[in-house]
Amino acid sequence: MSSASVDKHAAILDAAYELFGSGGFYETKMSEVAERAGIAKGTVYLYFKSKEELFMAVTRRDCEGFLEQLEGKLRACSAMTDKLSVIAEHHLFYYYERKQHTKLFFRAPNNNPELVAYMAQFMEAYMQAVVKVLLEGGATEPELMAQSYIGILDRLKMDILFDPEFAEADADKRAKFAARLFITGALGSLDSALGDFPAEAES
Amino acid sequence: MSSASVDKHAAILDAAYELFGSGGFYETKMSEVAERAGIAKGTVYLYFKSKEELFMAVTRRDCEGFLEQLEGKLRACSAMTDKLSVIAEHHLFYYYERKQHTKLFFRAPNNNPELVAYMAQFMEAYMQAVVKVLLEGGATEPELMAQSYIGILDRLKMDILFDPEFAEADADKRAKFAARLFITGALGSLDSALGDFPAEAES
Amino acid sequence: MSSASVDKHAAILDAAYELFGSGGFYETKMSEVAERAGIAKGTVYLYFKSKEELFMAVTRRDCEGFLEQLEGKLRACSAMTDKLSVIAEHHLFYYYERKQHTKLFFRAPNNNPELVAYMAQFMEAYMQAVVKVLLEGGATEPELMAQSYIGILDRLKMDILFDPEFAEADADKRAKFAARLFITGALGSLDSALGDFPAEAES
Amino acid sequence: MSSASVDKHAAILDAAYELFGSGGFYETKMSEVAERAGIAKGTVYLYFKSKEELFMAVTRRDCEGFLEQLEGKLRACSAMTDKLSVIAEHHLFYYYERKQHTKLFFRAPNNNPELVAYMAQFMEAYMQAVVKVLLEGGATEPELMAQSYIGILDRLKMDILFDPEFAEADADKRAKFAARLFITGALGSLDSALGDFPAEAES
DNA sequence: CATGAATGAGTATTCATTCAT
DNA sequence: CATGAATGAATACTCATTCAT
Repeated sequence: MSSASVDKHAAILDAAYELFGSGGFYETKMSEVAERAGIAKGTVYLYFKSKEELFMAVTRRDCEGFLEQLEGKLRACSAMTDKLSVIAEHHLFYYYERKQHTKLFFRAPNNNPELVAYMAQFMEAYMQAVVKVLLEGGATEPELMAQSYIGILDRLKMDILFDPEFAEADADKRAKFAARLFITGALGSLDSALGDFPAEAES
Repeated sequence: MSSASVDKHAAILDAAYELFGSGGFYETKMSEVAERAGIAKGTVYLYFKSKEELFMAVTRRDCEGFLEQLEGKLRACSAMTDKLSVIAEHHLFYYYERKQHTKLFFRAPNNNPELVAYMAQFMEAYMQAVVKVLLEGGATEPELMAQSYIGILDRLKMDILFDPEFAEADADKRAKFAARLFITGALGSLDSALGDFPAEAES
Repeated sequence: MSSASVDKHAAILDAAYELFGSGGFYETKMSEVAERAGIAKGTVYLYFKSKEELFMAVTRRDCEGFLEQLEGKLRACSAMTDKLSVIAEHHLFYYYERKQHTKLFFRAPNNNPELVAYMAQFMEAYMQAVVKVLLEGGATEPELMAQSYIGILDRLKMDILFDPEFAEADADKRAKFAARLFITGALGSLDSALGDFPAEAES
Repeated sequence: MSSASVDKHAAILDAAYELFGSGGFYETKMSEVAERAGIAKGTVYLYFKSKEELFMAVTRRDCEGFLEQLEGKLRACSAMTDKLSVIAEHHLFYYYERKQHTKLFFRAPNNNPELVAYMAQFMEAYMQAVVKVLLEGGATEPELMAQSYIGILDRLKMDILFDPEFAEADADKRAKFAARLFITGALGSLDSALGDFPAEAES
């Protein structure tokens, strides 16, 4: 692939990321992607076979970037609590930086098995990264624990995406909150009424 | 509204719920909705101004049902721990019963401010319902706590939606897991390495 | 099918006949067909599933008309020689009246198995009509004879299609010529040099 | 034109003959022609100005070959009856050998006046070749006679093109049949009912 | 001469919505 | 109220042709 080709390939991905991200799959036109990338309509098809394939490529690049950055940050610290904090910060800041592009995940093409499969694989990889951290602490049910942690982070990110007032400091605060809640549970913040929580089962 | 009208109104909503739920917004045709509802295409427009409005109505009915049922179940118990369990069970079983209709939430129409606003309002109402429970326990940061709990439940429901093997017993197990994790935190399941977690780190 | 529907169905076929006939399949646009039929583009698709299906319908209507008219004319006479003349006149005049629409046969869509099959069936039916006439005269090899006769007529029609000067009288003359040549052979018009033609085989 | 150029020119014509012949004009892509000729897409345009011109060149080469071979074979015999047999055999075997390439004639580009003119000129030349033979026998109406003969041959070749079972022996049989029918007419194979055919009816 | 990356005109088809009956 | 025939805007994708290298 020549240097010019790389440039164009990347330019198309960038343009598509912007448009798919802010408008969703169905409301983004290939002609707009071409225009924003500064090339002709037909040229897009030299690099991506179809609109769906382009969407897949955009999604894949974004997800891979998410995981790669996460792995890098995790390697930089050793204590499990630090790692959990790193995960929270990464999750929230990643979306904080992309708050304009929420549609990439919410407005995907329907009924595309390849995309569904890829997203499932991405979620699995993300979960396993968290599982790996939890196993260092000898967690039981690490997969459910990992999913729960990701769930907390994913919900706490929502205001980031939709609240225009949201600031970086808020993201940071939420990251810390998430990590602490996950570790210590709500017990710490709740009064003694909880003291009698049946630890084994709520039957 | 006459009784026949009520019937038709409901028939359309039922048909649309099935189709939007299993095919998503963009891949569902108004003509299909009419056909499944057993009426003529034009008649749909006597009851709903547009496809988007119909989607809104379907979503609203579903969300309202979710909240109403939840309120009912919460009124039936008094201890906060019971209520948290009830929330978890409700969340997971509600989706368990609707596992065929995942597209209703994942494949919504793009760029519809009204829908976005409604979903935000629904989330707020759901969150407040949880907040109300948490406040009985005197929680600090009850909103973030509520969101986190919902986040856990929402993530744990994912496998329910996408794993065809998922059984009712699994849903039950996950509900119990979620409630306990939320209350006691991961600490209980992790070894002493966590003992030195800086509980006040976010200060 | 309501009367209005019949009208529209026929109007589309008429418009398509004109355009496919003069421009061929590939160079005729569905929007042109709609415009000439005085309806909206989408309406064409209420009556014909696709451009290819419309082309098929036009072709079928034309071929069926050809055969039906021929059968009618053949029933009106009894002597075999009369029938052969009738065939010749029908073939040449049919194309004479349609000289503006040659493309219907020459510019058909490529690789459409259904169309190929239909044309083969039409040719078979036409041939059998001629065979039936020839069998009254006790012909041997009636199928090859019929094909040959049709071949003569088809070639003699070519100038009709392409020579703008061609007049009705010329068509009539050619019809008579064809019938006589077919019956008596070239021998009558050629001098004695042919006398020694080896009637059984040219080996 | 250098030797390499000649090679390439011929390679393109060969490739185009294969593809136009089996797929027709509209469904053959210039990129496929280039690929099959083993050269780059742009190079085709160094030798042929456009797709239509290439199609013309392919057609012309094929038609010229047809006529040249025919002239050669005709020079090799002297009796008129022999020559008529030679024409029949040539026509049928020429297509027999090219049965894979039927689309070259049936799927020509629409509305190309140059091609229409060339085909008319080819037909004229072919007809004149037959006329020349017939004139040796002192035929009246030699042009109509020639066209008729060609018409018989052209129709009898149809099964050759479309019937996969067709064998060389069948082609030979048809050639003999055509020559004899043309010379002696159907009269020989029909019973006395034809005896009263009004030979001068067209006067 | 040869290349092949880039171009952009061109078109069949769908489907939400309307409105005459 | 109900119908469904008619509408027409909207868009992905192809491929002949060009031209900088």
